[in-house]
Amino acid sequence: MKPDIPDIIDRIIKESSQAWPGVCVESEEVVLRLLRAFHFMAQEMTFGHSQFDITPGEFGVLIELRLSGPPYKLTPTHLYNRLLVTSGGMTGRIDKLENREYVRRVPDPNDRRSVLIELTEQGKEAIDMAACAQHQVEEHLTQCLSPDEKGQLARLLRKLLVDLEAHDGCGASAGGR
Amino acid sequence: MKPDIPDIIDRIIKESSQAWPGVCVESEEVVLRLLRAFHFMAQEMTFGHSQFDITPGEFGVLIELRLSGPPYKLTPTHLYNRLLVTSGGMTGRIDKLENREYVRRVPDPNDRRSVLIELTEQGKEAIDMAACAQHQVEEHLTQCLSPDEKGQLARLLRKLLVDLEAHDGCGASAGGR
DNA sequence: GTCAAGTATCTTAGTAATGAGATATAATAA
DNA sequence: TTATTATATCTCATTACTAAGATACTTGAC
Repeated sequence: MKPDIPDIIDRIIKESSQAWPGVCVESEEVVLRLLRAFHFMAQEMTFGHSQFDITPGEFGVLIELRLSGPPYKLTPTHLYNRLLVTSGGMTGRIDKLENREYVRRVPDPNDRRSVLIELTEQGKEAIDMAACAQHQVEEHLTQCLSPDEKGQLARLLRKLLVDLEAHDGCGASAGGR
Repeated sequence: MKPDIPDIIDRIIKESSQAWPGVCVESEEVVLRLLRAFHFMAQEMTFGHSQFDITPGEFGVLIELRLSGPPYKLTPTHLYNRLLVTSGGMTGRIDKLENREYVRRVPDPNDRRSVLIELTEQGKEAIDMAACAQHQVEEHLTQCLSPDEKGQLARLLRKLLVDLEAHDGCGASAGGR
């Protein structure tokens, strides 16, 4: 555990604790590092997805459908709740995917207000390839951590996330997926 | 360490490892949890900032100026490099802050291509209040972790981030700050 | 059966970013 | 000096989102 040269966040934390003594530096460091790490990860993942000509948002829709298993049908409501976007945002994503025939809208036999989004054969092929690339990106992004460190990090993030989701009440936003 | 009921990510990881056996579940879990945690954090922080009628992006500009210390002047280039947005994005942020007289553009005496963004007295008052609220949000967001866990998490995120930044080459994007 | 309240999706206007390119200035080399 | 290349900022078209609201259907109380 070398002292290591300070990085950008180290410097911000130091300046911040000088400007406002008494601030909880551990909390601040966790939050700032997480926000910053997000952006580099999102960038890498966007790049990975763009190789298959889909956006991270579209990837999210397709992977959710794919993981739901046969018959690969979900409602828009289910999708936007899972993927943390608004209904309007989901309408836009589905429109684009439908134009490319990766999904199709079919009527819900049990509820005439509703629609089922169905993964097409073409969509399934696309997401199967993109998911494979995605897994490589995930490993690449975390390659600097040992298996043990990944486990620790996942455990801590899980604890944090369970608390964040509990306090949230409902869900709306995104996450690259 | 109870077995605990599975959360959304647990379920996704499980489905994913069934659909694609052999995928590194630890890597996937780290990435997915980090992306998802980002959104709940960003939401809370947006809420915190909106109390002072500024966006997270505007907060980033003001806090960067504030932490730079007197004379509270930085170039747009410095700001967009630090805050991981494009020059066009930074122009927009500065425009809005200038309209509200939180910052002003002054010519750079040493380089006539350049401009210095200067924090006004009014801007300094605004960011000092908003930063205080921000620190409370940071503590609130991480309240479920013990000091020791925060330290561990910060250490692991730092390791990850140093690697991500090194592989990036340059910088462009955001991060709530 | 009727009405009120709730739900599912889509529409629209507005927002904040990106990416490409324009303009002006600076630095470097011949 | 003059040309070339690099830098600093801004402009513009496009994109993807949110929030609010419209429309159509369902549910449940009476």
